[in-house]
Amino acid sequence: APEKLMRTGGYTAPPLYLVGGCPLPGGLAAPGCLPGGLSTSGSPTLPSYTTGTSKPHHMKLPADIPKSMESPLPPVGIPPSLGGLPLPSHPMSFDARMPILDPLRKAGVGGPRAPGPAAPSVYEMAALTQDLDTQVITTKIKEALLANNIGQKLFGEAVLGLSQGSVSELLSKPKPWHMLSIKGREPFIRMQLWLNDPRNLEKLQLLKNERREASKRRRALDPTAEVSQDSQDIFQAPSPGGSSKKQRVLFSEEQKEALRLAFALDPYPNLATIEFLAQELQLSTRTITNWFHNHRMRLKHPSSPGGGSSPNREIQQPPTNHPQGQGQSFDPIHFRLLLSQRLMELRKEKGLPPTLPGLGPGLPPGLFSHFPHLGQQELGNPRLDSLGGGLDLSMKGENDYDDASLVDEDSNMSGAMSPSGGGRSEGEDGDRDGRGAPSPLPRTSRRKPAAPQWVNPSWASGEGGKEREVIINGVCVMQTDDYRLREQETVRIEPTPVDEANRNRSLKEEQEDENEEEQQPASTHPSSPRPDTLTEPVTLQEEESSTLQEEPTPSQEAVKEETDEVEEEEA
DNA sequence: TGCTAGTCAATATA
DNA sequence: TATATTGACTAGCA
Repeated sequence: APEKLMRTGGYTAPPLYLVGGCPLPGGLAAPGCLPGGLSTSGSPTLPSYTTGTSKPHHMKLPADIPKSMESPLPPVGIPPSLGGLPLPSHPMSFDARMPILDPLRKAGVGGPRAPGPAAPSVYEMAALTQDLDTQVITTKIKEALLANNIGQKLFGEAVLGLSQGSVSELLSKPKPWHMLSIKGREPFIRMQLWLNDPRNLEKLQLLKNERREASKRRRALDPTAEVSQDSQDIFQAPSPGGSSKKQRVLFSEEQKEALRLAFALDPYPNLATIEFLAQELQLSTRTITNWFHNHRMRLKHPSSPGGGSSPNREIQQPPTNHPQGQGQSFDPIHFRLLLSQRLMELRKEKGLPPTLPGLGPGLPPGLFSHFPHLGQQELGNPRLDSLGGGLDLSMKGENDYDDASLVDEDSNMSGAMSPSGGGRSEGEDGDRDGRGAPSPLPRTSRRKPAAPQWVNPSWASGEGGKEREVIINGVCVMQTDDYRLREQETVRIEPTPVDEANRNRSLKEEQEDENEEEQQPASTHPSSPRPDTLTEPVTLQEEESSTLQEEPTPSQEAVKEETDEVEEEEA
């Protein structure tokens, strides 16, 4: 039985002996052949290749190879006579004098080696080969597979030692050579070597037939057994300790939209933001983290050369090269506003009514449910903690303004969004990243109101009734007694017409002003709570079906202006 | 601890 | 059924 060797990063491939016999299951064991049809003839003789030990993912690329390693010999690479791609002139060759670069060989590991002169490993080839055209290679591979009815699965397992999904990704979205790590180049070199092998297809067909026969035999032996093509993957590693992978979460469209939006706001969310999102979307922080990691990577390498794979690229932003420079831009208030808008758009696109009874079936019930109490918690008003209820964040479309609530995500959310409202004060938590002074005091948002509307019925009557509602700029905001006592400033923003230039300038100044304000000591300047400085918002179950509390509403024009401005700010 | 790169494998889609 | 998508995971690194 072939020795099981773990590949770095997951898929367990058979030992790929590149020299000598090929102990591959499935019929590539003819002497002299190489797994996946790699041929010893014509192509550079390769040393044994094993994936059994860890290897660095971030090896230095050829540019880092010292000049002293250059050989005066002409490049060997893959002979064009064998169909190899014309390689650019390269000063190095796969020569016996070539220093050993393969860390595995340096370390004296890597399985049996063929006698004779040292030859480059796949890694060395990956390091030494320059500028393989991955697009050309994958195109050729795809054509060959298609023409010969060979599946990605078979090809991947037999030739590349990769799973079908990985092969699919490699073939459909090949990264440019220069963007690949050495490890990432390996599959392309294997593909190229496979292309060079005149018997490549023949071998794969043979393997395919053998697998088919084996499958038939198994079926004949045990018709009741679930016969899977995968059962031939005898080199598939058993689940270690019986523990399988964690079952993947299936995000709802709304959750995805929320994540994409959050990503657009901040591709590198800090812990507090991640926790905030996890709370909002009722996902684990690990899941949120995974999603951001995946999304960064996948945005970095879009599925198509001219674009990306995301259907919502309008809100996508490529991650910057400097992760530490991020994390400043996530504003829960903004996030919620934009998300509510986006969800409304989605619903419209789907032909659903724009009014959101529950923000869609895919959205966790707690999402958006804790706007009010968050603010109250920060106000230190535990009385309101039990209010529950929710603020309907649904934004009205232009044409259906009258029939639903508008959202005050502003004056309230500025406090409400504070994750510190979850009960842990900033003082307890510290200013983790120095992006905001601990502030026990509430504040009013200087952000223009976004045409919200209180919809929590319990505030209109009952224990919430003590709160005073104030109309600012046509927007209903709520102030508690505490709020008033603390003499918080309430900025009145008059809707004055401005020309576009002035408007943009104003927005910029406003933003700068906000930034300045956030740097002020909290004791003298109420600062807007940020998700990164505040943690653990408490989610109350929303009461979306509650009676909407109509309030004097701003004009539809004002609503639109506000949302437009926010979008422009975002842009 | 969090990042990137690479990958698996479940699931969706063609 | 084959291929594409994508959440989860790993190694290596800083």
